[in-house]
Amino acid sequence: QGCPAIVLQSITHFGSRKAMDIEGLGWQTVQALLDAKLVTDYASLYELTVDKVAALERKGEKSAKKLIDNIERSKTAELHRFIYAIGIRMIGERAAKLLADHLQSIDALMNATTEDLLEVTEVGPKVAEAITFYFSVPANRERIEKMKRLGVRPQFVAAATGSALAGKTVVITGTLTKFSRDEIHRLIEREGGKAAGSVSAKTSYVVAGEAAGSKLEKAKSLGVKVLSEDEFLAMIGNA
DNA sequence: TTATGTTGCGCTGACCCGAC
DNA sequence: GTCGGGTCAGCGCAACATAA
Repeated sequence: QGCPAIVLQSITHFGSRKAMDIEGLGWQTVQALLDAKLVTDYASLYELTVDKVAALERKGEKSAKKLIDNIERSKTAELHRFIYAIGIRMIGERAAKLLADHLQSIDALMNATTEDLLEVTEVGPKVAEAITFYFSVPANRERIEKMKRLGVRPQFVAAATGSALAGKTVVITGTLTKFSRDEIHRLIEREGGKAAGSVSAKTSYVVAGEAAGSKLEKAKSLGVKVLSEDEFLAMIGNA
């Protein structure tokens, strides 16, 4: 973690939309924070103040406050976002979600054995090894303990089981009018469904927005049910 | 071995907001 | 008000891991 480029990358990833969703924390801002020695890793983001950030070049009081608010808000991010954010090799959004659903706390993940991890759906030996290796590094464990001391409390949110989407795989294509991609993915997960990135014969529904692309064509060729945004919302009772 | 789905990356255009 | 830096959002593709 000593290499500046790796530190920059890890902090940027930590704050990205799919991870802790800290708006305003792009790589340029992270670079400026590193240059000013205001942060040394992603855990130290939680030690920042409005005054410190506002002192940076091209950062006013307003954007500094916004950034600090977003950092504060991330303290109670969903558990799977936190797992994805800490940057374990081979753990992306999907794997993080599966781990969160199975283990339900960061402590359980930190203390899980290879055998425990192999019980998680879709986790094989290589992924299990990557996780146990990550937590075998003292500096990684210390960063997480530091965040806990600074008030970071990732929340485990159980998916719904009685919804029309429970157990279904949904793929989004095109641009939706009422939701961003991220928002619709969260909605699908909250309803107990799975938001996949590509269409296959196992896909339950494809939701097509404006300017739908090749996924719509593939869905048609495979006979997968295609829904408009409104039809989809009506189906889950969110219209 | 094959089917399936995830990850990571590059690309593009739109948008936001502080500085001047 | 305009400019320009920074960020967001979406797509497509190749490589790869896993389950069956």
